[in-house]
Amino acid sequence: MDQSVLMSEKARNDADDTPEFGQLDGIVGFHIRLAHGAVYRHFTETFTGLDLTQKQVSVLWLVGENPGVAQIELGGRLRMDRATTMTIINRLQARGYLRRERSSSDGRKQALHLTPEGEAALEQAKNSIAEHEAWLKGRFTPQEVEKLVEMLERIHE
Amino acid sequence: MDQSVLMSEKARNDADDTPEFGQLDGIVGFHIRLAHGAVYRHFTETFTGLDLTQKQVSVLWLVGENPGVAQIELGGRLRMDRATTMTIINRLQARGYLRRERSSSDGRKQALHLTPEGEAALEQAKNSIAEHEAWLKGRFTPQEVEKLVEMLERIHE
DNA sequence: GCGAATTTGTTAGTAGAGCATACAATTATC
DNA sequence: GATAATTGTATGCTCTACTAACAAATTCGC
Repeated sequence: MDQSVLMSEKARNDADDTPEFGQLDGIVGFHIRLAHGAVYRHFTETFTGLDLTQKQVSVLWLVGENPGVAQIELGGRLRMDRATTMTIINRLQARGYLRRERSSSDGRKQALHLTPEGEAALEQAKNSIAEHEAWLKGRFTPQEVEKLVEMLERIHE
Repeated sequence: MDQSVLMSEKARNDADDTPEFGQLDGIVGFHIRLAHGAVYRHFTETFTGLDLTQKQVSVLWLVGENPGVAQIELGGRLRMDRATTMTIINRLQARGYLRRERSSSDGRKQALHLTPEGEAALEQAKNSIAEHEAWLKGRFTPQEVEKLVEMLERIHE
């Protein structure tokens, strides 16, 4: 049924078949977006049981490693503005994974802490992350992973 | 009970200073997400005049290089499902940048074409993209750019 | 050839993430 | 002490992505 063997590549590409990237293929930002999409997709597939997004896990992770951290500091690290940080914190608090405390040293700040449930969820999340990272790192040698991370850091400062 | 007696330097670092990435720093997916965010942010800043998103520009670009392409094929290339592709196409069509035509070879498909306005917008977008890419590539040597793109392609296949 | 399955487009609804704006409370600055 | 800046909060909007269901066209199985 597939008569493509009888047609030249050019003819197939011209009209009705799958499009080529063409010049778009040389755009670095384009590849970053596609790679991010692929990672995001695999992440959500890996996290079917635990219902957490990348952002939520990052927040739990950072709160776990920095108990008492303020929202503004979290947002600064994860490059989120205050409003975005709020919605994520609200969601995690509503699910009982973390709690707010007024900072004793600065009354404007909220000190964030994990609840026991939050710690358990983070622990479980780290296992899924390990699996997810293995999938991702499997394409590269250790040297390449190091180089990739270093270059990505140059982008996000 | 924790009292102020225990408020040592370490305690102060835990509570009041900027958080560290800690173990999160070794997660490749985390850096991809941050890099993507940085690129996305600079993109929107570069595109203040022309009101187009990355996705919309990618679609215009691919339609421009593949006139008559179907929505399903576009979505396949950009890793979008049919519903997501629809909303983007709808938006671009509403702004008069592209038009739908029934495919003659397959009545189920819509053949997509740029309007003259769409071609003009794409031309303008490519100029902004060039500026945006210069900002991005400025951090790397040509060899590094090549390696980065090659590694990102390994992620998104 | 004909009925059934598949593909493509469409619509509607849901959700996460991001951004802008405005406001209140607290702290810092002059 | 008055004013400015910081932090959290609330509201509303946009874009992207996903699911589910449906219709029309095509392809497949018999």
